[in-house]
Amino acid sequence: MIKSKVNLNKKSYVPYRDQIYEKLKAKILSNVLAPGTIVTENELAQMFGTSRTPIREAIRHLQSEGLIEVIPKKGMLISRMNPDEVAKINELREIIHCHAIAKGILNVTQADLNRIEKILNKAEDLLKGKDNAAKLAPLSIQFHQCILKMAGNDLFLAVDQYIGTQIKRYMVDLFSFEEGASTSWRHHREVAEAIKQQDARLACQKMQEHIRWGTSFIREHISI
Amino acid sequence: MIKSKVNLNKKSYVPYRDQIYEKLKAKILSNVLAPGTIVTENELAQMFGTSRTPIREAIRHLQSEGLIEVIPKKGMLISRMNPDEVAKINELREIIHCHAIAKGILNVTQADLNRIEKILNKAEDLLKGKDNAAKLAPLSIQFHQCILKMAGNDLFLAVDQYIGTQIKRYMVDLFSFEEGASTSWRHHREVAEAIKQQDARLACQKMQEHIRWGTSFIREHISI
DNA sequence: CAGTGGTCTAGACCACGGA
DNA sequence: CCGTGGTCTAGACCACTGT
Repeated sequence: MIKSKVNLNKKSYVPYRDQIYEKLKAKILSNVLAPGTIVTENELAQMFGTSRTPIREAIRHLQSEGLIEVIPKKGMLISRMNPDEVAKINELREIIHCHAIAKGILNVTQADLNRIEKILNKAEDLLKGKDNAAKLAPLSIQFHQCILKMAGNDLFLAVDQYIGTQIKRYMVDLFSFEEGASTSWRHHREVAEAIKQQDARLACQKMQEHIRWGTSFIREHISI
Repeated sequence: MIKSKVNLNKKSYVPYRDQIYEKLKAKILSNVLAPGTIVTENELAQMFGTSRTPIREAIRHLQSEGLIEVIPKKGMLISRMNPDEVAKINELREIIHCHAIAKGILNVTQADLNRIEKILNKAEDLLKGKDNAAKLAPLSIQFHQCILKMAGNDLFLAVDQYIGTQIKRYMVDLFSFEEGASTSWRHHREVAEAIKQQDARLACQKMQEHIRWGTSFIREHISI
């Protein structure tokens, strides 16, 4: 049961459906709406103080990204993600990343390398502190985006973003393990180093190891 | 301007939005709604004899698949696809297919091979006749689905279906060239043969050639 | 057989584009 | 400034669910 009301921005001309989508997504990714919870259209309409129409559109959007499941006559169920799903998603992410590296490594510009370096430095700085999981997650996403951009095919980015929405739910958890955070960023550093050396084979291998490690780490340490 | 009314099935409990989505998609894929056309919500509401709500949901669905573009205050524009888009999509399809073959070839069952054989036979039969492009297209889709299923990761199928919706628009055109149809199915046959021989390297190579050939064929022969 | 949830209708409202 | 298109509201309707 949800009681807290959420206010939407009536002035900005962002449609309600989008605002609702963003707010719900944030709640799901931050586990405020825990997996297994069932929410109905009526509840949400009350919660946001709108009619059900924009709610429905937001729900469909979330559904298409796999964050929720619509159970007829019951409501929307916050997906209880399982490590098998992660494994499937990461299998696809792995081959896309490797292809992006293999194809793009020769065209990498100095600007690209600088951007990656900046991300790595920032992350390694955050690693020294405590409880920076929430800040590390977006950096990791940026890192992976940089890699995918190398392929020069924006579809890669789009697909990764699409299938990767669910991955984000786990990322904060992963980074809140000290071992998880440090290992992950060591991998990132290794991949970047190999790219800098123009060693596509090594970079692919390291990226593969990284993603597979992520899959197993989640399987072993995290269960929702 | 569209005048013809389209009837929806009021009895079946498929929601209007889904029926509308399917009918619109069919019209777009078969070029009844030609690229460049602009259609408004009101027009569609009249056309289907419903209110605008289910129309809107169908539109969003089509939009998410890239079949249309929504231009604010103008309406939905039937996407004018260009060969560059096809190239990007096929680049991704290529690596997914190759991975599926490499991963799945050892686990292929006799049932899989039989299904593929059936598809090939049916297609080769249709090739003898004339004007069978519309029947060949779905067979080709089925063939590719069989390949992707080999990977045992349903995400591959989902992604291919998602990004491949636009490809279908070209497929009928491609198959209406006699050369296009015969070459395409010769490729399919070669891939199947290599899979039967458990030769992953060859199967990948043939699949790669096939998809790349498709990209160039469209670039050279088809322009919308 | 009432309650609940999902779908659709009719229409209001408002920003924007084009006379 | 009017017409048009996009968004949202309120509520009707109907198929299920679970007493």
